[in-house]
Amino acid sequence: MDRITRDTVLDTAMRLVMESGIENLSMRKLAAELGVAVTSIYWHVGNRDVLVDQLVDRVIAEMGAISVDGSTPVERVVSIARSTRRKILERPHLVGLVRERGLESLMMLPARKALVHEMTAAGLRGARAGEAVQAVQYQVAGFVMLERALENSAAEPPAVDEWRAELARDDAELADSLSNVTDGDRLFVLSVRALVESLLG
Amino acid sequence: MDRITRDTVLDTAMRLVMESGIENLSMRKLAAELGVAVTSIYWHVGNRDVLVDQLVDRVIAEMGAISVDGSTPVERVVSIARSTRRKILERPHLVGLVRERGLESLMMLPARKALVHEMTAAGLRGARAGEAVQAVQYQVAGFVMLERALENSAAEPPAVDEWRAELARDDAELADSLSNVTDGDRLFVLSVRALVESLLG
DNA sequence: CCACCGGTGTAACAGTGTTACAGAGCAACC
DNA sequence: GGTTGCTCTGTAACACTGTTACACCGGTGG
Repeated sequence: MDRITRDTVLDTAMRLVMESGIENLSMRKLAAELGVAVTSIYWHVGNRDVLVDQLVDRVIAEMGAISVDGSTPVERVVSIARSTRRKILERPHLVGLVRERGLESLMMLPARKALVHEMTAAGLRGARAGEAVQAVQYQVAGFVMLERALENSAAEPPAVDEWRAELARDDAELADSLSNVTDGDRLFVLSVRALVESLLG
Repeated sequence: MDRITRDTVLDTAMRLVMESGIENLSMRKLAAELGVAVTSIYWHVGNRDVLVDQLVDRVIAEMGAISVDGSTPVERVVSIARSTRRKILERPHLVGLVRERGLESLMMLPARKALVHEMTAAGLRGARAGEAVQAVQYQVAGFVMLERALENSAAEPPAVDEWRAELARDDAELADSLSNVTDGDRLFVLSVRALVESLLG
């Protein structure tokens, strides 16, 4: 009957998630790993939902402050976006975690404060600034989510394959680049810069 | 012992999903609704995964062709994006469906062909064109997913609330617009147009 | 000593996807 | 007609899941 604490529960849960993904985390497995009965977990944590919430909070907090580089407002915002993307990609389990809990969490990343700061520094005020912040966060979060989802995407249905074969006769390089992104970072920076330039212009 | 077919199974499953969401669709409920045993469903459909796959295919096929308006390439691509967004928002269950199955499906929407057409018509070739198509689809899909997720987002943690209160002293309108997007369509079109102008420029 | 309380364990409930197996009904062939 | 074979359905189970009612144990305060 080793005593456990809320922290040891979260630690072990985090370890299990990092080892085999959120989809393989169950209360019973967690209890077994802790050498304890399920009820203890419920006593300390309360719920599976709050457990996952706590894990998300941990990962986001652990991401720490994002770096802001560049002299012009556009470059500074782009660097925020880039740093955010890098930090998310460094934590593969975060995407699974967030996808189970809801994508809302991605919007309260540390990046949000930095973005607000930069937008107001660039002269944007009120709803205009708020929308700009959201637009950038939408783009970053959406891009990274899809990027990781498509990374390990399964085989495509015959109809799509057929279409691509037909397309390949006209432009083989195009057809090929549609199946896998060659340089995600370049595309990402390109997209974000385009958006930000328009928002701040 | 009423005989069922693969189509009646999919029809009923679709109805159940539209009524109470994908998260409330179970093989047993579906069987009960059909007045049949679970094994029959497995015989006709095979699996829960392929069932959901079929549902996604149905919804996407049902979306039909997307409309392309505008005279300039930029306006035509923007109209594709806008039409895609509208069609997705018109089908609330699609987001849940796609979120359970994986976001990959969103990338083979009818829009893909139309985008390829427009990009090549605008003079883009090879990897450049492929990346442009993907960039637009990333932005559209990411935007809509997050838009719907944030729509019914729960209360935020105290820390975030506190920060917003502090922010509200400087710029109340900004703080307010950060919690809910006032005009999603305007922000969407703004973002997409910015991206497309840069991609085609 | 005894009562309380934080923490744990047992065992169950209700639900999930999935399948081994036994049949029913029907068509085709000998 | 009898028999075989195929399609489809039903029973019952396996191995899970999250969650909880309830009993219990160990220590601390009165």
